Amino acid sequence: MPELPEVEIVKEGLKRLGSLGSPIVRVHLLRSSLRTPLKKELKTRLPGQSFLQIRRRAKYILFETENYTLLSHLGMTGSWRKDGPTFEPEKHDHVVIELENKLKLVFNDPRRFGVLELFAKNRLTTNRWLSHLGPEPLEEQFTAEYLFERTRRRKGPIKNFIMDQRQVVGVGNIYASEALFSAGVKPTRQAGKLTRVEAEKLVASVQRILRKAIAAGGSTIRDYRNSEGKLGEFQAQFAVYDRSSKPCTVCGQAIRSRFLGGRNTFWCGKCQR
DNA sequence: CTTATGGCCTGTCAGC
DNA sequence: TGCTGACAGGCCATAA
Repeated sequence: MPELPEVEIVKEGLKRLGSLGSPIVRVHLLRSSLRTPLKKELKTRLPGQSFLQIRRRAKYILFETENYTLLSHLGMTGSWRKDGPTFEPEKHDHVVIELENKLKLVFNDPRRFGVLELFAKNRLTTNRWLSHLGPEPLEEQFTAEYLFERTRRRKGPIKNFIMDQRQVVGVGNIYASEALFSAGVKPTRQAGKLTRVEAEKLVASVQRILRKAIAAGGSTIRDYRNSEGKLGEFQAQFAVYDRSSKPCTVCGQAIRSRFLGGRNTFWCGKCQR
């Protein structure tokens, strides 16, 4: 589910809910593991700390306290919501963080592909989740020059390349198809055969699509909600994703689809070369 | 080095 | 109605 726009929205929502500055009173672990074990240190080390800042890196949410960083990944179906004093666990609630201001932050994740791990601050960037990540697509390091150079001699499809978090972070299956359509580049094209002009278009398209998706509150295909329970609205603007056989919004030709990198991929055979 | 595949899980939906 | 199989937005480890 959540790609960069959705994670960005969730992160901003968590801040608005009033998660910052109030001491953590208690942490409840309602099961022993998600994608990785939910370690007891979450219960023992977090109480007494406060969330000083909540940041996003790639598709990870980083809750920063005085001494630790709590790393959260939503996997495919993870969500954070706010609950209050009358909290009763719902199905697939796995972790509850109680704050002194009575706010309860609840992590729910039906498929349990999510991650919740605690790191000492000075050890944050050396862990297996963050150490190999490429640049943020909406920051200055992600340039046409960067994309052009990194793709040279790459034989795999460009779609797989832009979804590879070591090359650039935050782009998942939906936004890869949408950005490639916007750039006029076929997802199957060999990454190494991208021209400089196409690299420029693709960088601009990735950025434009991600910004528009953030502005629309993200995309909801099935599960995604922001931390206030609201659905995203960018799915109404999809040009190709999940529109197999439907007319291209630009030329009218039927949108095509096939599996690439193990995932369904959508494009227009006429608008994309 | 790059590229492809398997596995983690539950829920939903189409087809019978 | 109930069953079965396919599929769902991610990411790591491992194999080729």
